[in-house]
Parts: sequence; C-alpha cells; structure tokens
Amino acid sequence: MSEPISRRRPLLHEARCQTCSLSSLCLPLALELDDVSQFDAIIRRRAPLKKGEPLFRQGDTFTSVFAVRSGSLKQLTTEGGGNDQLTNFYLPSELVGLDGIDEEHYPGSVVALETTTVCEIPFDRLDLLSEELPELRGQLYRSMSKELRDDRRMMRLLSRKTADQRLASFLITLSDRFRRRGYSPYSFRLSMSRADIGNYLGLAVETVSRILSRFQNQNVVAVSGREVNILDMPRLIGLAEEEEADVSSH
Amino acid sequence: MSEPISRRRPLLHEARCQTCSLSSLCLPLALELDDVSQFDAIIRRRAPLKKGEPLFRQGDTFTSVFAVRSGSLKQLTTEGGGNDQLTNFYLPSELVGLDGIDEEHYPGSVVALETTTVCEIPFDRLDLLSEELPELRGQLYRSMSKELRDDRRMMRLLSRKTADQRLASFLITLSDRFRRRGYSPYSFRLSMSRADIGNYLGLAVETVSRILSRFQNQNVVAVSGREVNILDMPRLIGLAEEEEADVSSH
DNA sequence: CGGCTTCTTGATCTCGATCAATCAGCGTGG
DNA sequence: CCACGCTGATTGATCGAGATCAAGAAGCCG
Repeated sequence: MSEPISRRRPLLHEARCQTCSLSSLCLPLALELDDVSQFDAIIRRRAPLKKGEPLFRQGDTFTSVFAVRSGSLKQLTTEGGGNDQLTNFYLPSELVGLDGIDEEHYPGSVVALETTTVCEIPFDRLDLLSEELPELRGQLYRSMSKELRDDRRMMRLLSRKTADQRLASFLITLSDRFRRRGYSPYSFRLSMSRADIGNYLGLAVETVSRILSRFQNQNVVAVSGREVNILDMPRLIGLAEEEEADVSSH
Repeated sequence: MSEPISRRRPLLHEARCQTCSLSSLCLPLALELDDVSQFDAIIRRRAPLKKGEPLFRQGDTFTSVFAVRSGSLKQLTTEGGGNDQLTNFYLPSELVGLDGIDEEHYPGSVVALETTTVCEIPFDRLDLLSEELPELRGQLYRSMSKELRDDRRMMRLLSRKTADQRLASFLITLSDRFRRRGYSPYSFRLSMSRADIGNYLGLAVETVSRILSRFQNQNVVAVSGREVNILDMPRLIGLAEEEEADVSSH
C-alpha cells in the first residue's frame, strides 16, 4: 500500500533479502522464507558510502552490525599516536561490527574502499529475533566463530610466515572469497592500496611492491596496478605453504 | 536434598555454579539465581587434566565449549608439517572452544599447562538454553565478541610491536587477568614455558629469554624461573607502548 | 648422581624495514 | 588538450632487529 512498485526508491526495493543475490551467503542463509521476511523487516537500508567514507568510527556507540551488500571496506584500529593497524577487509555478504558487541563502542573504524552499500542490522532487534529463530541464532554464532577461526589463521600468518608466504596467502584468500561469490577466482581487481595490503600483512609498502613484481617475473601472477591475474594457482599455493620445503628435487 | 553436605563427591559439590568463586566472571555472570540452576544443570564435570594432557585435539568433533575452573591451558594449531602455532592461553573463567562452532571439528588442540579442571558445556544444550535466557545469550555473544577484540589486539601486537613491546604487553595482560581473578597483579607464576611464550608472541625462545634478562637488569621485573615479580609497573606499561617515543627528555 | 629438558648467553647472519629516488596515474584547471 | 601537482607504486642501496647456530648452566626427576 504505502509502497506499490515504488519507483521513487528503487534501491530500497532491490534491497530486500528475499531478492538479494547474496542471500545464500549472508546471515539469513539458513532461514525459511517466512522467517526471512521477519529478518528483512528489521534491516535498515543505508545510502551508499563513497570511497574513503567511514561506516562508523572507532569509539562510536555500538548499535548495529552491518552486512556488506556491494563494494568493500577496511577496519582500522588506532592506538595512541597516529599508528593505525588494519585488521580486516570486508567483502559482500560479510558481517561488520561483531567485535563491538561486548562494549558500548566499536573498537575500530570501518571505512569504504570504494562505493559501498551495506544493510544495517540493529543489534537489539537482531538479538530479540534470534530468540525466536534458532536458525538465525545458529548462523550468528557460526559467523562469529568463523571470524575467530579466521583471526587465528591471521595470527599464524603474522607470526610464522615470510613476506612471500603472506602475499601468496593473501592473494589465495581473496581469490577464494571471490570464487565463493561467483566471481572469477583468477582475475580480479584489488580495491585496496599497496599501503593497505602492507599494513594488513605487517609488511612495508615497498616489500609488497617488490614481492608482487617478483611473483610477476616468475609468471605466477600478472599484476597491473590493482588488476590481478593469477596465472599459476598451484604454484601460488606452493608459495603460500612452503615449509622451508625440501627444495631439492633430487 | 539429594546432596546434603556430601563428602563422597566433594569435587562435584564444589563444582556447582552457585557456589563457584568464578561465577562473577564466567558465563552465568548475568543470570538470576533460578536461571543459574538451569544453567548448572547442563554442565558436565570433568576429571582434572594432568599437565600436558589434551582437553581435545585439533580435528576432534565439536560438541562442547568448556569453562576453565582452575589451572590453565594453551591452544595449538598445527598446519602441515610439525609447525605449531600457539594461538591462546586460557585461564580460569575463560571459555574454550568457541572457534569450533561453525564447523564440525575443533580448529586446534587445547592442552593443559598444569593440573587443570574444566566444566564441559554441551553446545546444543547451551544454544537451547540461550533461547530461554536472554541474559545467557547476551553473555555468550559478549564472550565471543570479546575474544574477537582480543584477537585484533594480538594481530596488532604481532604486526607492529617490537620484541620488547611484545614481552611487556604479555606480562601486563597476564598481570591484569590475575588481578581480575583476585590474585596479585605483581607476583605470579608462569604456567607456560619460554618456548610457549615465544611461540605465542612470534619470537624465538632465545629472544624471550634475553629480553626477560634485560628487563630484570633494568629492575622492571624480577624473574626467577617461572616466578615473576613486577617491580615497576608504570615502566613496564611504558615499555609496552613506547611509540618510537620521543626518548629525549629535554 | 646421571640423563633429561629447559633456560640462558654469546656470535653471526638474514630478511625485511628504512631511506632515497624516480616513475606512473589521474584529476584539476588554465 | 596539455601542464601541473599530488598521491600511489616501483626499484635500488643500506641497515638493524631478531633469527639461527652454538655452548653452557640450571633445574628436575628417576
């Protein structure tokens, strides 16, 4: 009634969970159709963020978690001085803000890397709904659990892997996330700068650049600016693991 | 009634949430007395683990999370080869196993560092109970969120801090956890080896040893084997932050 | 006591940071 | 349409924190 086939707010129209192409990856993934409607009802749509615009800032009051609909974001934590640490990149269908639940504020800023749209999910409503919908609750537990698991992988990367292994792992992880979203795992565009990559991986920008060049010379990837082509995936996987591998082949 | 002042199962008796000294830190922290009983009813007590004994192993089927009652544990993730990464230490009242929820198995082994007792909380029962008890659900969300937050801090430590800062941060974090549990924040015993500390902080054992010696020479701490005394907490905090600090005082 | 493991201390080497200099893109305005 | 200036990316040269290699010392337990 209030919204027939609204042309005035086409974004809002498209932005329903029921018609969202990400629904098989996102929070409502395990819900029945009826339940999806309930979930959809608590979502708030947001105007798209422009590149560099913050979704929220470190210290802002925690109210909601956000599902990325399109684009990408980075999470930054500042601690004294101007010394940022980039702790995460978020791609479509991923959930942002879960680490803010246990205090009244977000522990880091989240900033758009390109034009980005998100769905805002007020946490108090989500919590209440999760009481009625066990599937939703389970999905929420699983999302957080998965993020914990990913964090552990990241710690391993930061404390044990060489620069080469870090870059290779990074590219593989990205590739994998694209593949799961239906994009090519071999050819994609980085939405983050070299500086962002370095910050995230605990490396200097120069090192990132150098290693990408080297990978390129070895015909493992082709890189042109932010455009990446993975030419030899098995080799790249080898580079990411490479346990001081018995390099000798005889 | 069923248990007057049972002498036959003193452990089980003491091991009730209602009388547990950790109840103000543990999962049931936000529950009313009646609700605590419900929670208590799903807990399974466990025989104490001896030093070196695993609570579970990487790959074991996920069934439960565990609350540490006494002692301490370490979490290890093995990835190809024999190259372990120590991703966490667990102290009394902390929750173990949350990162296993979203897959059918635990992503790492958890091993006792000393004689350790835990409460087993079957996750399916916990999930069901969290439907009825919003406070419990909230506490569970908060626990996971806090762990996410701690992980981010750890990533920062691993990718930006020097060896000195890492050691100082480690000691401060431990001190803080002891204080919150009612123990001295200045004097405590490390239940983990130097090798464990190094593995956790991304440093070689030798480096850990060297830096502890240096801290000792600077009268910041007194270390004797695994016994630690923090002599100058403000100084230690300074060492942990030390943003390429303007060392000059004039 | 002897045979472990764990811890400490010293000497050297290496990976990646840092410093420094271009180079490439790209939007802005003349 | 091109010159200008800015930011981001690449490449080279040097340096240093911490790893690794190598010995001892000190617990610890049978």
